[in-house]
Amino acid sequence: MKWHEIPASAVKRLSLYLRGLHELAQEGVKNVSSRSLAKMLNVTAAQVRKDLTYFGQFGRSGVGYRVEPLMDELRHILGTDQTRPVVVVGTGNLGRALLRHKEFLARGFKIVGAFDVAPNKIGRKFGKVIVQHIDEMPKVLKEHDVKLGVIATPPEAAQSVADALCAAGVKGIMNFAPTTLQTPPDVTVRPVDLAATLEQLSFNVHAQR
Amino acid sequence: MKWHEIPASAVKRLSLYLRGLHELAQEGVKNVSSRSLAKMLNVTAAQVRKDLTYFGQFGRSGVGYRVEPLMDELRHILGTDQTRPVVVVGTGNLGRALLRHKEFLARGFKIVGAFDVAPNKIGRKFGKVIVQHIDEMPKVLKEHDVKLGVIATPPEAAQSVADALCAAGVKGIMNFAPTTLQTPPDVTVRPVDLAATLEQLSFNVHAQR
DNA sequence: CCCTGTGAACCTGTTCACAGCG
DNA sequence: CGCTGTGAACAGGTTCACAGGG
Repeated sequence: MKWHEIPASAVKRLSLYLRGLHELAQEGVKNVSSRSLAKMLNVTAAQVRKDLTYFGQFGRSGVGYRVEPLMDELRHILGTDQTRPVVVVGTGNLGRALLRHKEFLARGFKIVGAFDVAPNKIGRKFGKVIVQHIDEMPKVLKEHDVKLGVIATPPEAAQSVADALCAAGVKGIMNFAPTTLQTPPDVTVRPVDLAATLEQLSFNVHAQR
Repeated sequence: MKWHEIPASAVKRLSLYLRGLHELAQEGVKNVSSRSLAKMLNVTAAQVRKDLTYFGQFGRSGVGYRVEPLMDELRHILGTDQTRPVVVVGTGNLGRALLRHKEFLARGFKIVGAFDVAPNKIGRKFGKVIVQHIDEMPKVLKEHDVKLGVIATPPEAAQSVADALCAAGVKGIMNFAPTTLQTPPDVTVRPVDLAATLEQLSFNVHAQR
């Protein structure tokens, strides 16, 4: 099966499974059935099995899945079996929080650059990186062969930052700015609109009838 | 049509439309067709029309939609036509960034409480709220009739915080902790797993074949 | 004409149920 | 037997295409 015809929702759940497996591994669990993995993650057992078989046959009849090997497989599929370099553009509240966010490293991502335009930000160190002027970005991206970027700028700046990232070879963008970005077709954008997420909840809570 | 049988994906796009309309309003645009709104948001025109008609008939044949009135409608549907109180639990990097995040207020949400257990956090002020001990939570939630909560704690604490929120009457939870929460059926949880989002991008960029 | 609203066709993801293997 | 892998049935969301209104 060609990977581009696998449902995006299935790939999304791969991350979920990996997280669940990680938890099991910490508890020393060696094997897990689709049923019990499904239960802890609030999905169905059939879904777990179907999703996994899009990528291969990892289970054992009568036993289930071996936790550690499956984690390795999933990390390989997601491309996080090797540490991936990431840059963050914008060092406002959110950008700084991301720079200090420890979980990225644990999950296979290393922030190798932080950029801004404000003079009072440049040269300061947040987490483990020193903020540089955005003009330095192409150099840094090339140097580390960065393919992933995070936009945490005000919305007005987001599109031009996206353009700059794309021009410098980035192929995946996580966008915290509340704007829809226009990018070339070979670049994937994942919008993360925090206020919109609250709006969804508000709909469920306040508007449901 | 009963609102609970409207596709969640349609509701999700309502937020998107509202954002697009907001942008148009700022530019002074008075009317917009489904086609042009769709174009700026990278969706299809039919989708815009179908989504909107789940909730009513807001358009005018031959003209399109009036920007301001439609914004009001969408805010009403989403329940953000009045400011909704929200609490944030956990004041690590992410929690503090959320407390200072200005867009929430602009989009109809006001953070009325921040909670933690660490003594060195309690009493400190981030954004406009002072951090209180988590034991104070039930009182604050009742006082402001809070229905929405944000969890930005370490994963180990997330479930017990969720339990406490639910017990105090919260009906919607935005969960930044990388754990699957178990909650009563009348409580909606929206997971926001930042590392998982990067994993999705990594899959597209590094694993695609 | 241009644009909305909408039933119907289409299509894609999810669930089911069971064959097959250890 | 228990549990995976999987074709087939099902469900639901999206797209189409056109009727209808200004």
